[in-house]
Amino acid sequence: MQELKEYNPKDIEEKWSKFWIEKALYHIEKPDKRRKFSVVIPPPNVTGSLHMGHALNATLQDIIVRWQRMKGRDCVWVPGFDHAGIATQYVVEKQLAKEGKSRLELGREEFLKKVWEWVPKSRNAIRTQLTKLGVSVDWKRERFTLDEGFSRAVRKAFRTLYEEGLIYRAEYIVNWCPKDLTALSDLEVEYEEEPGALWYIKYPIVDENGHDTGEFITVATTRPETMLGDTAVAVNPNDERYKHLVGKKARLPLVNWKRKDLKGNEVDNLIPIIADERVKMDFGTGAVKITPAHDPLDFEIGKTHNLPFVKVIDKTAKMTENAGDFAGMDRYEAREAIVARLRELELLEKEEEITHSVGHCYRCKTVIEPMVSVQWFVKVSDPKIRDISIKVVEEGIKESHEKELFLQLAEVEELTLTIPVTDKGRHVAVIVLDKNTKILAGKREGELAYIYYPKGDEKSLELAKKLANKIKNFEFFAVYEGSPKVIVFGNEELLPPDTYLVLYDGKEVKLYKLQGKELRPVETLAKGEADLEVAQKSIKVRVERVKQVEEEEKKVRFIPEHWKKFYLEWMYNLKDWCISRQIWWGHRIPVWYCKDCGNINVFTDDDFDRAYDKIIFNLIADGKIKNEFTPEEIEQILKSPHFVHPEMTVLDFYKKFVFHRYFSTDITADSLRLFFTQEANPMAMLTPGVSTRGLYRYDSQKKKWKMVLRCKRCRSENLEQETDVLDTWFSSALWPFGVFGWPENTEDLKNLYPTDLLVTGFDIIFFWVARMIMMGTHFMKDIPFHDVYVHALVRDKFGRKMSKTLGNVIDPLDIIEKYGADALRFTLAILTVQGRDIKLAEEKFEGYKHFANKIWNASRYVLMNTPEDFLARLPYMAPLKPEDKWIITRLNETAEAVNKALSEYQYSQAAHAIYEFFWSDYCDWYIEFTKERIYKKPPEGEGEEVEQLKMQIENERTTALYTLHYVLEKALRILHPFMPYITEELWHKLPSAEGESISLKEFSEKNEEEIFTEDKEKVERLKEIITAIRSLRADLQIKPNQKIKAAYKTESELSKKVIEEFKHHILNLAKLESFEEVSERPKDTVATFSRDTEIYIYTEGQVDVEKLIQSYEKKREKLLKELDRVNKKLSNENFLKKAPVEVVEKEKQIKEELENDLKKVEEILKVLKS
RNA sequence: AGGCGGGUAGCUCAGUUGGGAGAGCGCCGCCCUUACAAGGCGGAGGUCGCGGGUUCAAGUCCCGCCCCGCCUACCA
Repeated sequence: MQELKEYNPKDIEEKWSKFWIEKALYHIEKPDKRRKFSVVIPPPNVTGSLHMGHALNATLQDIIVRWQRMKGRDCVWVPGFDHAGIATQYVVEKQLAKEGKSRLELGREEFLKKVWEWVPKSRNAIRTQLTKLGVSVDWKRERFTLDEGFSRAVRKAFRTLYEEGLIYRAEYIVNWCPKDLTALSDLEVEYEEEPGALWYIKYPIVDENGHDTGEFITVATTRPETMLGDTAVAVNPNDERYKHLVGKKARLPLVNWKRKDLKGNEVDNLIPIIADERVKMDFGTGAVKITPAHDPLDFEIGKTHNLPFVKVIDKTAKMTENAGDFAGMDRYEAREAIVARLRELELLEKEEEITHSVGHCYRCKTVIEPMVSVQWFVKVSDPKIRDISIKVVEEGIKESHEKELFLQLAEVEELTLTIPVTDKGRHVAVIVLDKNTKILAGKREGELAYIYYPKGDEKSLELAKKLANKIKNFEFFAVYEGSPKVIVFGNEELLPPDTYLVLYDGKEVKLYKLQGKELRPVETLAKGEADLEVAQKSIKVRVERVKQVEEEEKKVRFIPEHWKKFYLEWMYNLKDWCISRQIWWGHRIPVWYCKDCGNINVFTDDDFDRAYDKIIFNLIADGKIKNEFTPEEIEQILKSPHFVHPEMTVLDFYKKFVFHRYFSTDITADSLRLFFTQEANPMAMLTPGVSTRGLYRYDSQKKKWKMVLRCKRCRSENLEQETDVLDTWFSSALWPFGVFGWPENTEDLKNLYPTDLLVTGFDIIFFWVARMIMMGTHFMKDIPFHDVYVHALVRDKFGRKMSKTLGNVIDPLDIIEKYGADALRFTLAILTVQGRDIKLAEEKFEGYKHFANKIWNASRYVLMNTPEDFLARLPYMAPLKPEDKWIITRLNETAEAVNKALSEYQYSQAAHAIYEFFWSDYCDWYIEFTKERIYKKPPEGEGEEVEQLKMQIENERTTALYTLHYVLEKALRILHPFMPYITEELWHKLPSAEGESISLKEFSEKNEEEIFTEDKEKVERLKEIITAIRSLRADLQIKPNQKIKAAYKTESELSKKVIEEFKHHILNLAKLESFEEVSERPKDTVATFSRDTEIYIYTEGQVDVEKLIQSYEKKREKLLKELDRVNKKLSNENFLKKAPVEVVEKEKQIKEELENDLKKVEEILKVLKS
């Protein structure tokens, strides 16, 4: 007997999440490539705390990962987070602003220190939150986009792309944020509809001599301030209104000062009128002013027509010197001033109010200024990147490679196998297959290597080959005809004779029955390491060369599928990706410009060959040390705890996560000094074995060492590093292989890439998913993931986005606090339907906390009735009753439903199936059924008969308990991926639970041998009868606890059988005193019916006849309506002719049922009315 | 403007090859029955947005329309 306290999620959740982490339960050091299931977590920003979207994302992944793990996969789920360049910088700048400081005052170095101080706080918060959710990630593999390994990977990627000509630097018009002072990619700009104005400005036409002709050309603009940078007026070549003006010039109003283009050349204020197809005739006046330096379309037109580029707005959105009289003004100030001036000069034809959409910085919401500047781009439009990224999604790439295997074929006369299974060195089982063993096939190094088969029996050989092809994961398998002997924990058992397949997949030994081509799983025999002891008689071995074609499909699948189109549309119109950002927080571009010859040098640690050099270079490139440093500084950094993995030092991190090998035992200030001295020693050339690379130089005044980088072209030391950093998404794009150690060719990379699943929100398909596909296919020559599950957006109950400004956010942590992580997870899962956003209200969590509570209490019932010696009693249990078989059947059906749903990512369906089973089947019905056996009191008295009766009662009780346990344990496993905590807690309390954690047990599968159709039907019928009685009781206002008499009449054998067999249940569950068969309706009874059975309840006292009549009238109407529909159908000749026979038959059956019901209702009504 | 998704019970939503309209919450009635009142039992509630078509048969497929949401593009 075990007492369970009240359900309190807090108590158990903390305990188990700690347990999982401390035991590193979800860490697999060396996953097996053949059965791995790898996932990388979409790294949350370090900026915020987790919101509901993150909780959803993590939950959906964890459900699949836990499920796959239980199905025997080696799951590796890598957590991490990204540095979120602009967002983080923005947050820290805002904090500084509160102290009245700006980053520019602080300087780059000091500012970055501040960021590094701030980041761990946020990152720890995220880590805690994920932990609370119960995610089964492998914390030992945690990564950060700015850790040493990742930074190195980023430089490597940059360099590779640059050398391949896929990264270029160019002058281009970009989206500029004048507040954050950086360029933004197209995706980082948010457009919003805003009221604005369209100003019509008259530009005077001049003749060849520059004199006004008196004619004007009117242009329309929303941004008059940019007119100062105009270098042309454009019209459509087909526009009759302006044809005569093309080729002439206009005088740019206001501008009577000198303007200079980007190269410093003077630009005239007489600007050409040009013709260009891109000008729309029907917009504005059909004539458009061209400001190539401040408008994307004008930029394009300026390029084609070779127009000068005049910048009139600077990076802080102030007017430049080119703006003459308006220089120094803010752009909006200038706008007003210019409009006023034009009005004075009567050059303003009119002003029109319009709404137009204006681009804003996604982060600070400042209006974007399109601006020409020099930026770095990835040429993603190059077919080398784009085409393959389209193809892997559009149709997939099939690759087949042919392999040659040397297969040993051993013809044997007699073959005997013994398969001992050991678990952590301890023998747990032995399977003995005597000389009737037909086939043995086995692998070496993952490839089919040998087959033993009976001499001359080519059929068996063929079967062996066929099976080898069909079964993916096996170390060896054997086919056996006869009765195998199985010894588990010393108990010997002989299985019934038949043909068996014994399969070992490296983890567990499974037994199948072989029926023709079908494999039917029987059971898992044992888990652990299996050996093979082979004894054979007369062996003849030959070697066969087998050519094996392995087909591999590289295809990224979007779920739901329509996101595929979304992705492809974008890829078809791909523009090059601006990757430089003028901020400080991020990966500084690894480019060093030569100030002497202008060469662009890209350095990575590939340029250096020793571990010391590599580390020092990386420290410099990461900004961890300056170009000049002391050995002590380096030692201090290397010996400090690592940021992501504080359990190791930075140096250890370098060894493990950057270089993936142990190159040296230690690096100290002394060893560094020695190294530098040798390197820098001019006498080195006299010392054998010491290089003269001159890579380090000592400054005796500063007492610092310097690493000397030289221009790769002219050897000049006069280098200057690029100040820009890379777009955060550039590093995120490397995530699925970067976390596994790329660019090193690590075991993890070989075993875990491509990953199996990516779960993410649609809003970052372009930002992230697309870029991972581009970079993955480019660097790894393979897709980054097979499935992309795009989850919904979490909205509030009115369907609005959750946002802090609206104040409608639901914080997952609050929910966990109030309802528990299990309830949170289950709620999110059950609300997750493909292709639909989630509208969330707090009440929902409450409902599913009730579900958790229900399971808790059901388990309490089971446990409080379980005697200490339960396991010892099991051998004496009585045979299963039909209701036991019914619940077992339902359990198996549920397992099947959940497996199927999860394999299709139908979270809601999976959750519903287990919910329904637990609550309705197990709690509402099954537990109620068992109460009779559980609570039955043994008879009083003595004597043999009494003893026997006592024993029988005891054994039947054991059966009920056995079934309760058996089903509960398996159901908990099915529920585990959704509610990991409560299932873990309860599972450990079950006496039948063996092992470390429910999360490592196998997931329940449907077992055909546990489907008892007949028992299921009988119990379903029983439920109907009970419900019918309860319903009538309620109609008659009979109190639930009042026992009453009832009777029934039926012609049906089945119903009669069910009622007699389960009369005790009917009496108990419908609270009846008696339920006897009668041949006619007894007096003083009210009738109801269930299908073919009439049920009579004896009434005592008042009956509200009117109410009953109403109720039956309603039923009658409903039946008539239904009957009408069916009759119409059945009287339709076409229906009878064209519909499939089954459908017609079914319809006829329905009709019969309806008519029967109607007849009964009418009879009842007649009696009631009389 | 184009594309996508949605419109089913009071609310939130299921409904997978077209074949008797479902769940949860809410509501109403009865009940503290020894797992659970965070519960049990019973019940009411629906022209499946509108119109047309295909079909023996349409919530489900096709066409048109109306709302709602989102995305993309244009916006001189």
